[in-house]
Amino acid sequence: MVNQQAALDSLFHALADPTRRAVVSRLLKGAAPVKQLSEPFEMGLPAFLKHLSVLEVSGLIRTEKRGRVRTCRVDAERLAAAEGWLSQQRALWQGRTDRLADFVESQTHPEKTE
Amino acid sequence: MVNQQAALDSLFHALADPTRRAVVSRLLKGAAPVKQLSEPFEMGLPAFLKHLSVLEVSGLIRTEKRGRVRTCRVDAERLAAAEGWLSQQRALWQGRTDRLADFVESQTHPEKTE
DNA sequence: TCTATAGTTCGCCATATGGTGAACCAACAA
DNA sequence: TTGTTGGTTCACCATATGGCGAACTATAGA
Repeated sequence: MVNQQAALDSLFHALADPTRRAVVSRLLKGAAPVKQLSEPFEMGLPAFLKHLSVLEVSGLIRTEKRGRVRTCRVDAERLAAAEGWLSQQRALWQGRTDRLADFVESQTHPEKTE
Repeated sequence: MVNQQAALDSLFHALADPTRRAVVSRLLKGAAPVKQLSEPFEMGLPAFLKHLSVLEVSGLIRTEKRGRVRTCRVDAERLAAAEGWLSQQRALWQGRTDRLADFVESQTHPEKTE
């Protein structure tokens, strides 16, 4: 499933920006139109629309136009997808039976825990 | 805490690349030197080192040089930090008392669930 | 109908990203 | 000491990203 990878790419990329994370946070509290969403931010509408576009392509939000206002809402399942990858990785880490070997390794090559 | 934001930026950005996610996955199974880590990938060493650098700056991995080999290991706490933000957001979503309003909203503006 | 509002599109720009090849340094190993 | 190996650095390139202002479209309201 190479496509899975691309989905994770755009998911994490979408989240790698404070503006976009703020939008997601805001939308988790309820749907909102573009103008209202953009108000807290300094940038112009065109720049903001690009952020929305990134979010939409990633699947994190869905939008729908009624009349002249476009309403945005979050797709919580996509958030769960990102979380899923992470918890899966953590499970990998926590479930390891040979973490002892890793510990030994870290003693063999002592690092400064600064 | 603006710094928190920057940390999340670089964390998610680090994860937004299949090569880097693969490296993290691999390192979760145990520490490894640069050369060995780079073998599964097509790109040259310089490009691969840039990826490692991104991972290190984000704090997802730490590296240490002994003799002429640099050993890399993962910092699972950083993974947890990313997961933390996501689960925090999900909690926001799940804990909402007014999700009904959101539902009503979605009925008022019916979207095509394509 | 006229006007203000919500979005959209376009061309432009600076910087960041992800890759290359070539030259280079430092440690083992023979 | 002389290779060879593991990393590193450098200059360079193409493309992506994130921002801008200006011009445009389309709907809502007076």
